[in-house]
Amino acid sequence: MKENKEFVKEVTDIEEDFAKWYTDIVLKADLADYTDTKGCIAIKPYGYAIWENIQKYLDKKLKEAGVKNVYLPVLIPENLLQKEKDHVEGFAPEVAWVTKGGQEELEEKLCIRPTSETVFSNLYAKWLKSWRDLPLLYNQWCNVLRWEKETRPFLRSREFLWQEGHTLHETEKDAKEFTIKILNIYQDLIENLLAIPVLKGEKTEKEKFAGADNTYTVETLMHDGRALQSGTSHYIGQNFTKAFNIKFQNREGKEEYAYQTSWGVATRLIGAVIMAHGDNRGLKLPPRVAPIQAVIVPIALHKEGVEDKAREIYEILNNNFRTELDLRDNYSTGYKFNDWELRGVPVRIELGPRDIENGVCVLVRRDTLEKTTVKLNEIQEKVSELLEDIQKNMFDECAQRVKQRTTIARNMDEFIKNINENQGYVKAMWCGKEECEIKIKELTGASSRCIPFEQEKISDNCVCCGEKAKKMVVWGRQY
RNA sequence: CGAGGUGUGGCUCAGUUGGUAGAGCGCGUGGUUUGGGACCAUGAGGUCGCAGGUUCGAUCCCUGUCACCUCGACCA
Repeated sequence: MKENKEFVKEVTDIEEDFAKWYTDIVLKADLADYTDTKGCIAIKPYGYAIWENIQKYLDKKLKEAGVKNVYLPVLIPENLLQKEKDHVEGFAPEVAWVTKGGQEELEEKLCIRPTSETVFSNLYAKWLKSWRDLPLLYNQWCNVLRWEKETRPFLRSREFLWQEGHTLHETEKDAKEFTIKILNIYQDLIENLLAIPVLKGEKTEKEKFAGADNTYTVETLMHDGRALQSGTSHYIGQNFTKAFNIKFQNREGKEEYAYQTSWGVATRLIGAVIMAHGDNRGLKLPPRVAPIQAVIVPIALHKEGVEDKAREIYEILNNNFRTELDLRDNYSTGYKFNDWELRGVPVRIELGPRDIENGVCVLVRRDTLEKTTVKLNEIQEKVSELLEDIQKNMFDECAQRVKQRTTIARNMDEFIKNINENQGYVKAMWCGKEECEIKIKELTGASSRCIPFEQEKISDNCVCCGEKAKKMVVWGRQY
């Protein structure tokens, strides 16, 4: 295939400057745009459609798990936010406040929610009476605001969209099980919808959520080898239920504090899709989440019968797939090919006079750019097969990268060498002390991603201090 | 929040030793095209990031500020 140098120049080279490549793609694939409000992006239709597909998939899974959707206020009175000590300490630096209503100074300032544990907890204290009310499984799809200093579209913006689930349970065991159940739903979402393999595990004490007893995470690895925390599920225990007095009468008639969880995934997942799959031609969307799964590009549109045939094919395909018919007459065919590749559409269908004469069309897959000629009367099943194959292939390619970029380190020299040469994940033993975690970060730039559920023994001793190791930890430089 | 960088049509940039701005791409219109970013003609579009200051005069010099980018610290 002839490489078009001019085009490649238009998008920053992915190997040369990944950060620039990323923002290029966000803008050029028409996912989002900057606004005059710092740190707040405008999500454009094509980007929002990805989010809608994520929502649709996840919402169904959550409902199957018994979760119900609610909506709570965006403003939180100061006293509520301050009820749980660790929580307020964790979030205070990045909270935005409303201090005035019209011209009047408020008696009590209101914070714009950075997360809603406090609001849920406050209401749960009112709503929970009996063990019969448990488990209480609520979720909300909403926006939150965190006063980030440094921002990037989708990955870290001040305002972002997410879902936050907040649940109450009768026992510690129930709550812990539910925390993991949600983590598994996140894994399913990210692996099966977004085609990105996850690393599952528990956060260290240092990295866990402010106010939680345990934080579990699904981590993903981006094209450049940096890790992205893609979803978290927290076992909150009784920290909030005690602070907010959330009690129920148990089966023996005694009052007891409930056990709590919270969990969320955000529009950051869109960033993950971009950075995990993209290449020098632009975005590469997994079929299941792609707003447009197949695009028909008619060739020599003005020629007799081409448009009619294209419309006919469109009608057939659009019944089963999210299909687009590109009838723009102000762009050349070549331009359209590049444009749809930039936007990451999994399957392109080329249909020209020559094909129509032969009763065929050309299918081009975005992941490998491979072209195949198929009979028009078989197009539906061929597209279907291709979409499935692309979905699978994209996951496999990502998994391959994770494998290639995962190394082990028995000492700090190995650690530093590996992280510098290979980026990616480094597996190393850890003694459990925070000072070693901090030192490793200083020396390598890598933070602890998680303590994986699937442990393996690299060596007996902590990679940092050499003392007896407690856990195998996966480390990496993060976004 | 620390260190550095950049702000001139939508984009990439040029330019003015201080005298009020230009090119390519893109965009509109008409036409010819269409199998990997087509061509011809024609047209629209800028208070030179914003606010002060110096000056007869500031896009240019000075001060401040804001936004964006990169690298660190913090986070979904």
